[in-house]
Amino acid sequence: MLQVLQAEFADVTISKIRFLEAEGLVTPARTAAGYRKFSASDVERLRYVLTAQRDQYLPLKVIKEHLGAMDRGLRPTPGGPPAAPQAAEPAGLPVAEDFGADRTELKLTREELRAAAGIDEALLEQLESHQLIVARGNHYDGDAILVAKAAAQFGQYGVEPRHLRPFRAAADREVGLIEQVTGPRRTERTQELAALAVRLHAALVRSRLPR
Amino acid sequence: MLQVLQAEFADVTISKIRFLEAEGLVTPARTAAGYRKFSASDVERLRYVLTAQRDQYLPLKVIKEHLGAMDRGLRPTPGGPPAAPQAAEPAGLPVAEDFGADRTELKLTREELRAAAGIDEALLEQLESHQLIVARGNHYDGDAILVAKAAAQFGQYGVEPRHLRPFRAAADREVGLIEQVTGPRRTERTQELAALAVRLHAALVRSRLPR
DNA sequence: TCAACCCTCGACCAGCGGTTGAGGCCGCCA
DNA sequence: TGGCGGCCTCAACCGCTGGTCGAGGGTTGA
Repeated sequence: MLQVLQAEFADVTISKIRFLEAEGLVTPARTAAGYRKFSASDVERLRYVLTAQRDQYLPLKVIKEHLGAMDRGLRPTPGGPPAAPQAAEPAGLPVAEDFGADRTELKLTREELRAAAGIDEALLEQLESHQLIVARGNHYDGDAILVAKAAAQFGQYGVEPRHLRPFRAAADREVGLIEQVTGPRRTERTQELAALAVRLHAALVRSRLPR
Repeated sequence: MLQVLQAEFADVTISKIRFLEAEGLVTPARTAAGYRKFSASDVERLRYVLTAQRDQYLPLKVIKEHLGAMDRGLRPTPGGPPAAPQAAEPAGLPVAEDFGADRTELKLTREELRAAAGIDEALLEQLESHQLIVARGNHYDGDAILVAKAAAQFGQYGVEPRHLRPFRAAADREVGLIEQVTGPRRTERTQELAALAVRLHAALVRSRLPR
């Protein structure tokens, strides 16, 4: 139960979560026996907390205010307190490895995608030409933002989209494997297997890193 | 002398300034007798420190880095961190799924590994034969546990180690890419890139999952 | 000369963000 | 059916950050 969370973000410990709960930052449901039960949105919330802490050095007190504001229908902003509701600016939202999230259901225009990921047209074109990002109809989903952001960060290290093609190939193979097991429709098992695949991948990469 | 500063920011005390000096955030000149003498730029600096602290909750360590970067000629941003020479990602830069964790430093015997992951000898042998797990000397590290657990879970879906070989190949390719960028030694950047690779991978897998 | 202000240096402190450990319940597997 | 791992709570403890305080002493100016 906790394993899943641990695999997804490695520096979360059980005591940290308990602490965060005690501070009122998450409130997981409980089983009849009193065990914590984390919903997809709890995980989303935790990811928001952890990334805000790490990337923006925000104290928990402030993060808590942000979450509270978000709960009351405001939008999170990349840096600074939550702002009033605005058009579509999903940037800064928790970047979740949460396979049940409804981020998939976002529908972004090309412009919105670029704005959200902070990338320029040239990069987006390259990403599409290598099929790292693919439009559905003429919209993009939330995963496209994540891909674009990651690609942009790779760019800062001099890694270009064409170098990233093996990632696409690997993802395709994994998805193929998953579909062989669970069939061509997206079910809960599909999502479980996807999470599993990502965990395996992460562990393998880490295990092969130079010492 | 200090009065001037006090008038400008209410909550600056003399001891706070002494503390900030001790931390290397300001270095006012001294009079012959050893008294601090604040130049206009010292005051400016202090203003930056105090506002960054108050408005952005930045820890002094980070503020100090920003000041250092500004000293080295980077653009001083009004109410924000100095921008890197070229367009950098706003916030959310490095990530770490804890690629620096000391899990790597575990040394497990074969038995310990099997016990920790809850797998049997046969499975472990298969994993080794496909090089999903590799011993170092005759010990295994903590990542091996994660790999083994994930493989065991795949097993429950009928996915066997040999089906997982593409994962190994993908991980190897990614590590190869990372090493090309950061060299063959493990540094902080290696770990950042590894985390980045895993995130990209996760986003790609998700984006390709059936709807 | 003396009050008012500055200096240094070491001790001390409060709050934050957790970790640890004791003592106990849950659930599964042998 | 009992043993064992994993989760639970609650209280104590911990290390780090960001300072404050006080003793002991020099400087300045009326």
